This record gives sequence, C-alpha cells and structure tokens, in this order.
Amino acid sequence: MTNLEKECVKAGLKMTGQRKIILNVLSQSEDHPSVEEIYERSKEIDSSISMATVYRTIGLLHELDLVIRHDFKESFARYELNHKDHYHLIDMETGKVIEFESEEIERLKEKIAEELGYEVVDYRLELYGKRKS
Amino acid sequence: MTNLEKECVKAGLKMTGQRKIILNVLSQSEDHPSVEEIYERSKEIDSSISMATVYRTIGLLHELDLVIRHDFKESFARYELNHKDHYHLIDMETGKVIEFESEEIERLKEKIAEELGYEVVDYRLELYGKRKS
DNA sequence: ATACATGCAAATAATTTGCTCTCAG
DNA sequence: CTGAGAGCAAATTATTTGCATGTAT
Repeated sequence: MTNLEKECVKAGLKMTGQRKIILNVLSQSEDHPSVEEIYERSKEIDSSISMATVYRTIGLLHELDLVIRHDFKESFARYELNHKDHYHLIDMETGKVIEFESEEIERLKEKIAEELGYEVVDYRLELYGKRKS
Repeated sequence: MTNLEKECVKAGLKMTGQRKIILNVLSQSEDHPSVEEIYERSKEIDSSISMATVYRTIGLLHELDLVIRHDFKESFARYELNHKDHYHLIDMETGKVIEFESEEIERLKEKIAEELGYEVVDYRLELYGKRKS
C-alpha cells in the first residue's frame, strides 16, 4: 500500500480498485491533467471506470488536501498531487505549464497577509507569459 | 461621454444604451461582481436588458482589456474594471475580497519570468486567508 | 442603409447528483 | 453483512450561440 493510499485509508476512505488506479495515475503524471485526462489515463488500466467516479474521487482527494485544483484560464480545471509549495508559469503560446519555486514569494505572501491581519490558508500565483525571442 | 465609453468607441464598438448601462454599473461597483450581479444591477436601470447582452458585453470589454476576470475558486467568474496592478486577499470566512498592492511582487514576478526566459503577459496572485484572532 | 447589437430560447460544456447495484472492511 | 462506493444517465450551472428583429452610425 502506497503512502498516498494509507493517507486515504486513514481519512476513512475505502481503498477500492478505482481509487487505487486514480491515485496511481496522479502519481505517474508529471503534468497537470484535467478530469477528462485523468479519466482517459485511468481507462487504459480499467476501461470500466466512469467519469462520475473520477469526479467524486478527485473531489475527495481535494478535500483531504491531497490534490490541488488549478484554473489556468481554461473552461475546465486541472489537478495535481499536492507536493511542496510551488508556482506556475503558463506559456500562452503552447499552453505548457512550467513550475517554479520561490523563497521570496513564500516570505512575501506571509508578510503581506500579516500586514492585513490575516493568516494564509491558501494562495494562488500564476504567471502567463510569452517566450522571449 | 465617459472615458471608458470613448475607449470602447475608439475600439470600434457601437455605444448602445445597454453598453452604457453596463459600463456605468462597472464604474459604480466597488466590489467584484459576477455576471449575474452585473445583470441584476443593470436591470434596475433598464429592466429589458438580457443576460446574453451582459455576457457579450463583458466578453468584449475583457478582450479590450478594460475589465479583468477573476476566478476566486467559485463556480462562476467575477469581474472588475481594469485599473492599476493590484492583488486580492479573499477572506475565507466571509468571502470578502481585500485588494492590496505590492511593489515587491511587481518586481519579483518580472524577475522570475525573466529568469525562465519569459515575458509576463498576464498574472494572477490571490491569497486566501483567515482573519487572525 | 447596413453592419453591428439585442433578446429570446435553445445549445454547450463542465460538473454534480439520484438511484440501483456492488464490494471493501 | 452493511454502509460506503461505483456506474449510468439525467440534472444542474455557467456560459455561448443561432436567429429574427432593432438601432447606432
């Protein structure tokens, strides 16, 4: 049983075949798949899996804070496993998503929230850019 | 004719009654209204205005870069007139949106994009927080 | 005059949900 | 065994679009 699976069980979820597959797909994914994509990748392993199950599972994982949801200015959402703090730069020409980290932003967001009398519960930082010629 | 109206005309849009109303509603709004809300506020001025028109108008204004679109982790979008660079902190308990500015973030985002070989075309920075007790 | 806008209603697209059956614990 | 979970299809929600009619320029 993987770590991720253990976390789910600990949270009270039953470890069904479908959930194992979806968790596995997410673990294998280096990108930020949409529900549709997660569904497609999961179907390659078990073709009987349904969209509804993918939606419900992703929803649960999101509640458990195991996956993060992104809205990259598209009509649908993208997901990824919640690993360390990082940010995204979206190439507006190719749609490619580049991840980056930044200690400075980390500090800055805490500082700003602090000044406003708030504690950061969640955040979102995305840059949309064009490759320099 | 307001400045905003002039900008629209300059871009080739016809200045219809509906558009004037919507522009006016946006100018008056201190918050970040959804299309539904813009529609409600507009209807108080001219009850015959339709959702389709609001959607289309907002879409055009967005293309002209006169309004910015926000996805504050809700199921719908919110809009506001595009004034100077600023960011948002969303109070997770009340949903209230607090605007703030930050020279540092301004510089930082340029620097980061630069390092990745990109030019910033657009960006998004939101903090989601809980009020400190 | 005429191309662009509007209102209405129907169409889309993403996501959610009701219901019945299945299976993990 | 029993309640949580799955699949299917229908429902919902936000947004978009086709079309006949209206209007700013």
